Amino acid sequence: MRYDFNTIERKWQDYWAKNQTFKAENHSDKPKYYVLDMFPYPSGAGLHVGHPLGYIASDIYARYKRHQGFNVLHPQGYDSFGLPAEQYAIQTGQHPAITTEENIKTYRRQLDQIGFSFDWSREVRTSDPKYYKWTQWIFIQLFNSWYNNDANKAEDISELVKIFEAEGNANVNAASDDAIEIFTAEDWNSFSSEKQQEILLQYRLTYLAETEVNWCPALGTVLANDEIVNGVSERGGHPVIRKKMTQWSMRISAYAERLLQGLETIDWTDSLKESQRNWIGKSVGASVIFPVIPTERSGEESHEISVFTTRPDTIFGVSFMTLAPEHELVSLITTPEQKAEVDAYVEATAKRSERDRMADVKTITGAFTGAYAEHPFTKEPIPIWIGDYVLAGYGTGAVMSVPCGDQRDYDFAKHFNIPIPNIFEGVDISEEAFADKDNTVIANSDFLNGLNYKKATKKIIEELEKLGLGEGKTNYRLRDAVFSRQRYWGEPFPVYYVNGMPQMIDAQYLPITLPEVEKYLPTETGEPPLGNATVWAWDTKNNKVVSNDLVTEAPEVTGENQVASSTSATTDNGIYPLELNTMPGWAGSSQYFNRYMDPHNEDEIFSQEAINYWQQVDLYIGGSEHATGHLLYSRFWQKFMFDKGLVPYDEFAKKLINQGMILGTSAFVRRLDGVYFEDDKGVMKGAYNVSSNIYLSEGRVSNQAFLKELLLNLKEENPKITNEKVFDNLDKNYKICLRKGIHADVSFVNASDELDIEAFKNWQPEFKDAEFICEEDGTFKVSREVEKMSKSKYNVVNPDNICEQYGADSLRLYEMFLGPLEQYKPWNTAGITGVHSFLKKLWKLYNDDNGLKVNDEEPSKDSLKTLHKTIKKVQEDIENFSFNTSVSTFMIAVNELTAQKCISKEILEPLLILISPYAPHIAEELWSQLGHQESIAMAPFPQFDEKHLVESSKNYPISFNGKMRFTMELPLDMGKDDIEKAVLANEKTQEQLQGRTPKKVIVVPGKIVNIVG
RNA sequence: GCUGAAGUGGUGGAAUUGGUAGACACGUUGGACUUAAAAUCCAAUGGCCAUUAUGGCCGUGCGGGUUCAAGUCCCGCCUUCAGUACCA
Repeated sequence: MRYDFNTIERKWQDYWAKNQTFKAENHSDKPKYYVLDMFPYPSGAGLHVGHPLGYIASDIYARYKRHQGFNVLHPQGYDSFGLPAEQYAIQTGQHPAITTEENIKTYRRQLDQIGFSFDWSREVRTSDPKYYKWTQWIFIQLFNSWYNNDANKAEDISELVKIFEAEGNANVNAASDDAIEIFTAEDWNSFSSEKQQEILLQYRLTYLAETEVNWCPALGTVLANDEIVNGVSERGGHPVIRKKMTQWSMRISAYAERLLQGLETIDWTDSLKESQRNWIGKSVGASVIFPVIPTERSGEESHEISVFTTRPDTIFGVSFMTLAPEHELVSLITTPEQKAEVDAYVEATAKRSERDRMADVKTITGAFTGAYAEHPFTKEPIPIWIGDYVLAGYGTGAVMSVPCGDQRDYDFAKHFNIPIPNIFEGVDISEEAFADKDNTVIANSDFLNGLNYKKATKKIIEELEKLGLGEGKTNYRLRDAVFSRQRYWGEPFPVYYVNGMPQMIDAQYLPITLPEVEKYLPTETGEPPLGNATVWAWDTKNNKVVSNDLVTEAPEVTGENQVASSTSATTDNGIYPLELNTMPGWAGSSQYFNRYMDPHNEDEIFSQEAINYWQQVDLYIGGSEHATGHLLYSRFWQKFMFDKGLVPYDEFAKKLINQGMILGTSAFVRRLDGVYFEDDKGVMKGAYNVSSNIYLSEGRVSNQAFLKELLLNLKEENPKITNEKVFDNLDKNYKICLRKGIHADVSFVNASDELDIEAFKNWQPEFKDAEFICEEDGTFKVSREVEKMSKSKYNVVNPDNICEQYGADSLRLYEMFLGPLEQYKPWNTAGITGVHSFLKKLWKLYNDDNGLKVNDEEPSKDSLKTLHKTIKKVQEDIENFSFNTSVSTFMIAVNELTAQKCISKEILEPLLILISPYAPHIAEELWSQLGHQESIAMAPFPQFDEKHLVESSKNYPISFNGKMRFTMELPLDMGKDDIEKAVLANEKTQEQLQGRTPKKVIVVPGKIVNIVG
């Protein structure tokens, strides 16, 4: 009987689907275990072999846990809102929902053919209204909450209103906007409803505020900090500028400390935790207030500059202040004499994109405002400068500049000839600043003299507090996250506006589904795509979405005085415009892991019963690229839900593993369209275009004599083929080099790097008339390079082809065999024959030409030993997520059992359970051949028994001065002295010693003997 | 610059607390079977030297150190990858 993997795999995939083998129940006597993958965005390109890596690993773990007797939850779904479907819609007019549906079908087919043990009955899709109803619901919960810093948790906004009504806001310690006016209870009660709403908005966990955002003009939307890489958009690489806009934000900053502390309680990789720590960016120091000295012109209006510093101990070293050019005080304090210069500078910096600013951090620029601040202690006037090395977005956007202690301040001071007073004892600051706080002794600093960093910091904070000009403060880099996007294909906000103030739609009327639009582009007036919708207003009387035409024009709110417009007399009919923005990509992925626990619940986000049963994710596997996005936002929402009493744990994933990327092996065809020269030191000597359509096989490229001759021949045929200088260089005997080459589709290339020339010629018109210079054996070879797998590099390997040619079990085994899960490693299809022939050998262990050959024969001692060492190793490997080594272990086991001619069921039956998590199809098939009616999926994992591994003797390595020379078989129960005697008596030992007496003999029983001579 | 991870044959990688470096595969070479190919099987395969088998020397990025013994531990470098970056 042949190993017909295609038939077998289809058969068992159908069986699992039909019998719902992997459906998880929310009630069980078994202990629970939750294994989760990061759900995919269903892109149009489908899966390549790199995508399933993490899914295979988690599937092995899930299957293993089932064998261990756990009730396993292993769901899968789709993160199906997103940009590509929308951009496709803009180009073709096709509704993103249709594209998404098609892509999901492809994904599902591809996932199914790999044989994952997902419980598909729990599938979620973020773009499904039944799902995003709950995303909208959480948004409303966030809106209705504020963060109480005293209680250190989120509380209902009604609690805050109660406090305001009773005592105003003077004693409220909340995470909120910095600049909220202080009011009394009487004030509050006398405020208009609008005013009250405006104030509350500044406390809510999601709030509408004018903030400086990252605006990407090319994408027509704002982006979050984590969506920008190197100053350009993560998607598409478009420039990003800073712009003030009114946007929804999430007050994640309220959770900064808890997000930091929580990292200590979870088993995530160190690098990932470190990324999150950096992103949160905690720094401890002090805030200090520097009063601005009034000038004649500014009159009595007083200003103060608040700064944050981690080195308050250096305050006597301050010789100037620097404000970010965008700082609001700049225009208020600049003197008339300096106005022109300052304005010019502010304008110049505003024009520079984030990227330009990052590209040239070396150039020092700035301007003097003409104003001075007063030093809190010396009362000396300190000049106030502006400079773009101070960032508006960090701290207060202003710094106290201590040039002797900070290199940037130092450079700025040097550049503008500002004094650099030294406040450190015994330190030379003539060349650079002294920033080593651990070796600091403060000098020239009044009451701080002689103190070290720690003592001086403590002392200065006390003094600042006495003066009321500062206090100890902890600052976080973490900014509130912008939550609105000017896009179509995302969750609509459950929000409408009355007099410009946002109102939540009552949760019972959710979901608010995406409206139909004609065009997916922004409107002509620059509104988001939802501005094109004609049925997009909220009828508060009938609680439904109605046509925009019905909206009564509301009076404009302008500042403090409401100026009634001419049409404002119209009676309010209770129909208001809905929010035009949609939610960002991370909205839907920030709570999906909990929804899987109870995915079809229409009354609640999940039942308390379900969440209390599954609790949290036990194992989460996914890519490290989500370190500061999804994985931070999800932790934030989970902590919020924990505060609201909705979830039992404030961390959603106990353990997290990042799988590495599988890289592609690109194939390059060398075209003689340009040459460059290198001298013998590898220095480039000149590069020139060559107008030829000649393609060179890789072996030819390295043949210098051949290349030279080829170029000379070309010259003869057509002197104008290239620059004359090429031939000058040829005479100088420089090394002739060709460009890297052009990507050829890897499907045209076989395992020996030979190109299918015909296929390549027919691929693109430009290759039609190409001339190929092959190797001497007539083949044409490509050069290879490892790169990220991508369509544009033509190095994508499709798992469909692999499954068809070798089977899903081979694919699964090979992906694991490639190397450690977390590591980046190149894909090489040729290597799959190794695991494929292993599966064939495995099959042959059970079957010969006449069918099943397994019987009830007593197993040999050797076979029992093979089995039990395999059980031990595989179990350890799975628990350590070392899947690559267990594939080797299987190979060794099958090789040994084949050599032992083992046909004993007592061995071969448990072996199948060991292999089943890795290669479930073949395991099921052989399991059923052995007579089982039930799936192997729940068969108990074999018990390891030490007794089969007990040895009576050990093949001791005998080394001389640490070098192993020969081995000696000795009984394991032999004592140290006897071993020494036996070894010394051996003639080979005498041979090695050549008559010398050993100085020392080290005997480690059971391990090694080392003779020092 | 800072933070994190890594560097082992031609290639992917293995080596659990320091104890036989290169498991298991790929590739390559030779052989068997075959008209031939595929498939399968057998043998060899870190480098160098020697050879009649037995052998010898060198080898885990580089330079030191600890130890009877170092891929593994310590010190100092180099390189690569990833993240982050004027964070006050």
